[in-house]
Amino acid sequence: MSARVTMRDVAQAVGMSPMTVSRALRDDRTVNAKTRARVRQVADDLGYVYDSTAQAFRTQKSGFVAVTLPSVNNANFAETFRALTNGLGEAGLQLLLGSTNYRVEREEQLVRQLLTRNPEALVLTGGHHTLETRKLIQGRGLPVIEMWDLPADPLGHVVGFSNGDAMAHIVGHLVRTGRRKLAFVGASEGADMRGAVRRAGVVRAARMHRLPEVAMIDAGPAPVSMRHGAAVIEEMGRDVAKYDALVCVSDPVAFGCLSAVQRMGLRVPEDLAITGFGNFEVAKVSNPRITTVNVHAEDIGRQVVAVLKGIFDGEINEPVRIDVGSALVEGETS
Amino acid sequence: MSARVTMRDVAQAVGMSPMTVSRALRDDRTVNAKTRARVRQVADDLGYVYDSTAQAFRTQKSGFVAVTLPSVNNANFAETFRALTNGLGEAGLQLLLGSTNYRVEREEQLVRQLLTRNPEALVLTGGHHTLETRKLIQGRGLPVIEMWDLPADPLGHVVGFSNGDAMAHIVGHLVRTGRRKLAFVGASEGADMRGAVRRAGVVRAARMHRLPEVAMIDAGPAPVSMRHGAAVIEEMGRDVAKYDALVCVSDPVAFGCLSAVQRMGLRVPEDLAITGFGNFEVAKVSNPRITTVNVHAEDIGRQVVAVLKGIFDGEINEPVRIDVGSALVEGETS
DNA sequence: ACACGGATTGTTATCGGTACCATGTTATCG
DNA sequence: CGATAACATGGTACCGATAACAATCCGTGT
Repeated sequence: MSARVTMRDVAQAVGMSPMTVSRALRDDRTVNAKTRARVRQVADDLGYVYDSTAQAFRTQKSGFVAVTLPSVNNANFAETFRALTNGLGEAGLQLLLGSTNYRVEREEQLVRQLLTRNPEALVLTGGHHTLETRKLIQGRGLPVIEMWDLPADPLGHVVGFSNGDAMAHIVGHLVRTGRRKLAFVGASEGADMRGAVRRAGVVRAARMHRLPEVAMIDAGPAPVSMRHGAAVIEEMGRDVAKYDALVCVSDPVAFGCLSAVQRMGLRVPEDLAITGFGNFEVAKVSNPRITTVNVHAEDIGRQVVAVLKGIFDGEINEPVRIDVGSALVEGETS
Repeated sequence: MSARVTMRDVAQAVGMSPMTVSRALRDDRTVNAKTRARVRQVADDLGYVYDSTAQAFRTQKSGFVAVTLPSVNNANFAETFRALTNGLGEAGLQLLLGSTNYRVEREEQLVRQLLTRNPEALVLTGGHHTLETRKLIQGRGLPVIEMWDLPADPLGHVVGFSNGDAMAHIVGHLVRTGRRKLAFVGASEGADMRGAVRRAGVVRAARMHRLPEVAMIDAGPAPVSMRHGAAVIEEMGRDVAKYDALVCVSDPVAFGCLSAVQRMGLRVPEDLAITGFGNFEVAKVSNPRITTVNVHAEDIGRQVVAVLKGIFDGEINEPVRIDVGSALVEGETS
């Protein structure tokens, strides 16, 4: 019934022009203090709600930063996302989130959709994209940050770490503790590049240390989690004992493997070492604690915020490449 | 440098009016098939990107559904969120996500911000809000859904379950298996109402069964997770054995407790039962499996989508109240 | 050849803020 | 006291897409 209250209505109510109302509701300089107070009071009384859409349209600044994540249901990405939300919230920016379900085609579709909202920056997780995605992004003046990876051919700015290096930490550690027969537990080869890169990192590191060929244990299509790790090990049965160590693509998978291994009466780390990835909470709380790699998820978020602020303030003009590194976290499973 | 490409530019390039271009890019009826094909081709060639902001402004339909969650870093909420994203994505709607960090004041601020984006519906997690939040929402024609709860005085539609009932399932089960001395492990009393409601549910159920007073074990300010559960039990030491059962506010907390209890050499469930809440993945994979309550997180998301579709299609006019229920999941910790 | 109706395409005004420029009003100073 | 600056407010146009209505084209039947 009652049409929406606009600035025009507020202006009429206080007997001033919409322009003054507009200024009173944000600009703090030119408007007289008493006027501003009165305007705000009246706006409140009328139940006026500011229209960000109109503002975004007129100023051509949406106030959005678009972010793609492989999955929200992942404590690590959630941590990064939280840091982004908090940091950008302070700057008056709002996050537009899309999740790719670990598929680059889905990412492309998502980027297409997000771009129509005219975001002020685009933050992508990972460094692998379809050609079409790259085309969509390039040429536009839009600031782009790829995070959680260190791509060889970046689209713009980069804040991440090397999955290969991180896996090398793990393998090095296993070698030092006398393990030689490794098996990698991860998702099937397919759309998810993240897992593939980690797998490749393990293989490369194993070769460097002159270990026998790394076995591959397929836990099913991405995303894989606790239950997939547990299921694939249960299926294998005690055969799993022929390996020295299970190198898992993530901590949840490692925990699943750990649980299954323990259930069948094998001891960790005596009979078998298990390592994870990501320093999830479960790694520190499980029993025994899982050896893993900390990839500084929250720090990535904070650094991305810093880069974005630098871009918006005009302090950053050249593409930035920040390696937040990764650090071995020795647990009790290796 | 090169200004943004608009429909006008595309129109000029194909030698037609912007109106035709507009129609060609969506409406499939009135535009000639060949014209449409040509328009789309040219739009593509020019790198035209549709401007949803302008559309939202002109049509007064933002294409957004605003959602608040206590935390993204929670597998349960993430599950609901995923279901919402998928379901609403099909309907061409995009989610605008905000997280409240378990605080109603933060929720108020968030709602205020989200409303300026003119969302087509508002989905809130939980049934407790500040008075100001209620005022902000009411009077506007905006469809509102509260989920994950069954509030006594709802703002609009409701899709949820009773935390009290769910806890009663747990307590009933513990009583049946012979436990009497219960302790509740959860966050400190404070801003988070969710935890408080669960605690109250345990207390009420215990009274009904004429059990001794339920002890309260404070795991610190919300949100509490694995490490808080583990820490508080470690701190207590073997004193914890004076209870029959630890009733935890969530599965992650229960897993933390379980791990700490096992570390100090106590056996679960022989010496002590432990129960969780939410049917998280960890409950099914841990060793022993944790007894918990399934609250159908994904189903909640799907039902919310169904309600929203019903509202948008004009099929739902009265406030809806859907109880998705909750179900005991017997594990091995009780 | 002409009227008629469906199929296509065009014209105009508009959504709600705000950039830009203009105007009026009150202090300040030589 | 008049000129000038600093302050405060108003007028107008516009961001890009589209609803509503208008106009044109074309094939068909008589």
